[in-house]
Amino acid sequence: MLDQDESKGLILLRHGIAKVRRFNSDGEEAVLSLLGPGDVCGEMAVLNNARRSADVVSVTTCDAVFLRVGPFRELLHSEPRLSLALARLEARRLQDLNCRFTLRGADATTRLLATLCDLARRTHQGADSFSIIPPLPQRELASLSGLARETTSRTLSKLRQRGIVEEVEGGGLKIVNREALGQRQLLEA
Amino acid sequence: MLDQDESKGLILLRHGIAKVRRFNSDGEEAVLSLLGPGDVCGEMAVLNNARRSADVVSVTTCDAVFLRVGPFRELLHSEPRLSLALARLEARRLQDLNCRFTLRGADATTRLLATLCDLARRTHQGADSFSIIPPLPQRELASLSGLARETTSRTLSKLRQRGIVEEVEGGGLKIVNREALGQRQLLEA
DNA sequence: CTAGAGTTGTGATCTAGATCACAGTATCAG
DNA sequence: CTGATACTGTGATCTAGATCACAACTCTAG
Repeated sequence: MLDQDESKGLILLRHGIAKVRRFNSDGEEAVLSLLGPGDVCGEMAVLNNARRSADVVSVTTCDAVFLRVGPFRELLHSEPRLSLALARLEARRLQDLNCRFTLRGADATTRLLATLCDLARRTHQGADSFSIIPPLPQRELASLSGLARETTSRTLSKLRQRGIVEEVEGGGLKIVNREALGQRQLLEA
Repeated sequence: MLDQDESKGLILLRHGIAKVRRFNSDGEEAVLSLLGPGDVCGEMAVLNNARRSADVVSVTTCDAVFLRVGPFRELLHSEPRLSLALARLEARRLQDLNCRFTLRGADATTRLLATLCDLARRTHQGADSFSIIPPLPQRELASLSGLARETTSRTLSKLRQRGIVEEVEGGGLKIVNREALGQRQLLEA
């Protein structure tokens, strides 16, 4: 279980998938972004030493390392190129969120497909022509895409029918169809 | 008219309001964020030297200075603290977008109120208890909040009735009621 | 094996907001 | 003054997706 606690610092995710989330005023979870192996989090709070503004919670089992804030700050000063890299990182992430943001208002299918692709991208599993997504309950997929669970169920069957997605043994999903990429542009542009 | 063109570089906004936008696959404008005096833009493309990923367009009349990419890069190397500041900036902006993102799915009133507050914050006009927003066509407000123009009209009248917002001569808007802050939390947290 | 909890599929409503369609009101050019 | 061109308010639909409500399935603990 990965759960950003009070003690400040950076987390470097080594394995698994985690989500960054907030709760809106209705108490609904809004997922801001997904993290995969190699991603860091917690750097924002450290940089601006602001209160942490979101939770990070594991989606699949995770393996991560923690860097306390003190050592990190030292590194930041002793190694000036680090801060540039950080700026780059933040910029990259901003671009990502921009893409996700553009999807707001898109229809259910597009949104779901987007999260599926996003998940696929972070898991690095599969080959050129397809990707594998670890088994997740529909409830989770729904919340990741900002949909109702029922809608997710229905949309998922449509995708299966259209052959864009396949069930894989063990409950995972396989994104088959390259045409899905048509939608994926939105995520990557 | 402010319009980020091919030549790369930073833009520092000195006066006025601009919006950062993208178009989704349906050709609809999605506004990612608002810029006010003191904000910069274009730094992302420079940092990651990626293609620019969004447009910046003026909302009101703007006054801005342009810093060519060459000099900026030099600055970046000669002044290591600049990159740290940049990282901070990006982090801050990320937090902002996170907040906006959380509003997705909120109802029309909340969304509109959110953009109004956002606009108010960037214009720095008004006193403690109220804020002034420059006159903007409903179409613009609608697109800033991701609503239909008609919905914006109706919602706006509701806000006027409730005394949260007042027409000011010249077509501007005045946000009166402090209770609007209840909603505003979402934007600032 | 069995009870209970969590997960899925799927019908039947309900609803906020988009869309359509105007009519009234500026504003501006000539 | 006069047409043309934008902006605004408001009714009347329409619709995607949320919500409600179950029944079937899987899994785990005991």
